[in-house]
Amino acid sequence: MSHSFEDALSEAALPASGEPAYLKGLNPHQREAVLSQDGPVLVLAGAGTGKTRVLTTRLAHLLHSRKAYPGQILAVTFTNKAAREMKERIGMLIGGVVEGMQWLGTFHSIGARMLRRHAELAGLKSNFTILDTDDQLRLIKQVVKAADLDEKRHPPRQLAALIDRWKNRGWLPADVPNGEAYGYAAGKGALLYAAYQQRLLDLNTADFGDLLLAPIKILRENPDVLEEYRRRFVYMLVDEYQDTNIAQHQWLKLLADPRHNICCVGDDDQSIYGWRGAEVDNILSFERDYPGAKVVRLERNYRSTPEILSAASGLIKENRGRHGKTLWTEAAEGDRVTVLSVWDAEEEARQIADELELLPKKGERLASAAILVRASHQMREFEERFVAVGLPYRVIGGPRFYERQEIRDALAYLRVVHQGDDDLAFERIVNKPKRGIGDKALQDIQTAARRMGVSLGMAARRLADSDEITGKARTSLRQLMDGFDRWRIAAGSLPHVDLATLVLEESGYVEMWQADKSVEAEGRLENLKELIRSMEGFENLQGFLEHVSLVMEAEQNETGDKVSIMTLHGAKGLEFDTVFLPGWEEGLFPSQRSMDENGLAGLEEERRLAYVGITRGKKRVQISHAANRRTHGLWQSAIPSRFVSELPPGAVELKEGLGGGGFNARQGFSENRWSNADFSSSYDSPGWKRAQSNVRPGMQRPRAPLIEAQATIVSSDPDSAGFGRGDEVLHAKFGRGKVTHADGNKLTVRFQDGSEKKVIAAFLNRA
DNA sequence: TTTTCAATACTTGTC
DNA sequence: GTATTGAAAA
Repeated sequence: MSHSFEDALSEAALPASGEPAYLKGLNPHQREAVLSQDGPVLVLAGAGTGKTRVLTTRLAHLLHSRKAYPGQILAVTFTNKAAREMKERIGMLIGGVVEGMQWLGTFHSIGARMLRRHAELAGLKSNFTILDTDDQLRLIKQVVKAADLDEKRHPPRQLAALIDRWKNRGWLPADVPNGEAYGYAAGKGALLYAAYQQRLLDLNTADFGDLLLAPIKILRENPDVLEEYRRRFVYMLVDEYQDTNIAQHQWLKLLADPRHNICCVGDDDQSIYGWRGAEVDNILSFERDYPGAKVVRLERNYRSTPEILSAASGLIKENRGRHGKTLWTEAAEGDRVTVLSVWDAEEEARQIADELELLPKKGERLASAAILVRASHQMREFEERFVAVGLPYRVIGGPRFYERQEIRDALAYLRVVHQGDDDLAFERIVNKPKRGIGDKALQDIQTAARRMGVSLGMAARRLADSDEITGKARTSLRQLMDGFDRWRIAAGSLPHVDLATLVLEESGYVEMWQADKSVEAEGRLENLKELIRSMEGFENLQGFLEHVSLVMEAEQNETGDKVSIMTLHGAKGLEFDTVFLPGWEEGLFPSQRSMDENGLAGLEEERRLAYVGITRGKKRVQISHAANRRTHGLWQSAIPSRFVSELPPGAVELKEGLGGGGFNARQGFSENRWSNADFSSSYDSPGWKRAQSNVRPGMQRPRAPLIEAQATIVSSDPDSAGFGRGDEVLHAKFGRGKVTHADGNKLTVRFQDGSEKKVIAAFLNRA
């Protein structure tokens, strides 16, 4: 193996005792997880128990004890961030050997690597391009259209979701059971899936699902290839095992058999990606997959106060079907978790902003605090408030660099240059900038392509020189195709950075944005420059394109002392001194949709999400819920989330908003009632009825709410909904107003401040 | 072909 | 309330 590996090993600290320094300071369980090298190991790592440390130390130890060369270890993560972090930390432990770890990466990057090596076994060329979700959807749209299906009745989105699900389950078109296929267009689902797969091959492309599915197929059908990889991967390591889907599980199992030197690390209580195909069952049935597996539980928490842990544990206890862990800590007691009741989201944002402003005065950094929301639309309220009071903040998980229009366009040009069969990329840019090749011309090209059985680019090339296309379209098409010819020739001699510059300038794409007078145009040009700059780190165009489709990341400027605003999903794996958890209301959190679509399983996943949220906090956690919230433009009254009442009373402290709080803060939401309170849901709200009709057996029906107060606050009597145009009304928040439009119980009211708002009748009283 | 307007939907989001 | 998307008008 490489010199650097041997060198690094000899440089690694090796005290006289014979025990490497990196083992110092591990607790007994962590140590066990690191030292048990051979055979299957499942590490159940609760939140904040030093999971990453165990993972990296285990890897370091394998290398250091010379059980395997870096190239013989397969280490998979879900995100690039996790992979990067692992690389860095191993590097810190034993030096520069990470370079030799070619098989440390995300499921997708490793899958892509395998697929490129054996592309021909899957009917692809090794320069295949990887489609992102956007391209995927456009392709599926075409397939649906080609099958003469009504897009209205059978939304391509739905098919895309189905195909995604099937791929997650490791099903090729032939494997889709009849029952499943009926989920779309009366049984055509599987057929369309097959057609879609064929199109992918025609275009020499693979979607994200294929990056795993195709390797599975290759391994299954080619025993020699399978044998090669089995021999190669002496040890396997999997991070976030609770997030793996069935396909990933199959892939791992194929590679791990029969040696079973596999170590999976995860936390069933933090499984929050069921909607994306993750199977908690994978982690729950590890011992069945790998008989004789050693299970190590990491339960000592190094992150949070006992109060926070108690709140989180009490909550997650409500879930069934878990391995079961009890987190404990030796940390000193701290503040109790607070539950704040406010009137509406505006007050919620105001309160939180007020508390955040105190942090710097207490000598704490804003960056040590975070607001974790369930849905991204909740972020706006906070942003508005923070802008108003001048509180620095950072939104994490916003639109990504690569998702920006100009970046995708630029990449499409490069993709066509690199791989002329990429029809999706071609379609994207034929008329960008506008060169008079509209729908009509494009259709002609498509027909010709189908007739000749070639790609769009090829067909366009021929069409431009024929008489089948006329006028402006012909001239511009010829110009464009000449351009591509030139660029492809240039690609042979020119460095890819220069090539990209050339393409973007000669195609008129840069010019298009220069001519654009809108505010964003300048930023877009800036982004294009950034894109070109980022190409410099790559050897060639292919390498860059792969990076872009797999690793594309928004470069966040992490500098500055700013509060983070992000979703609960985005917060997984992070920690903050102070955590705010707003919007704990039935319907929002737990999300109505999650419960509607997945019943009890959905609810439990939401609960795990709550668990993840609470366990992000090191010192302080504040949960809040508003009595009123605007959803889809309408004001709705809201009931505190059932999760609030599931928190153990001893770990929680109630707080009322300054604005008088919500109805529940005023009426009966007090300590003594707390112990057996159950605000499970409002049994007469439309949302609840909707939930009931979809509930699976086994989902507990909530006891009737103790609070009947909403009757007095929200709406007085059913007849009062009969407001009409011109009626004088009173609204608790907006004051006096006049009804300008009535549509059932939805009213438009002009209030005294001159604003006009849509309000539901239940919020109004007669003036 | 391009622009504009109305209809529509609308958790979470890695790769 | 708002962003996106598709169909009609310029």
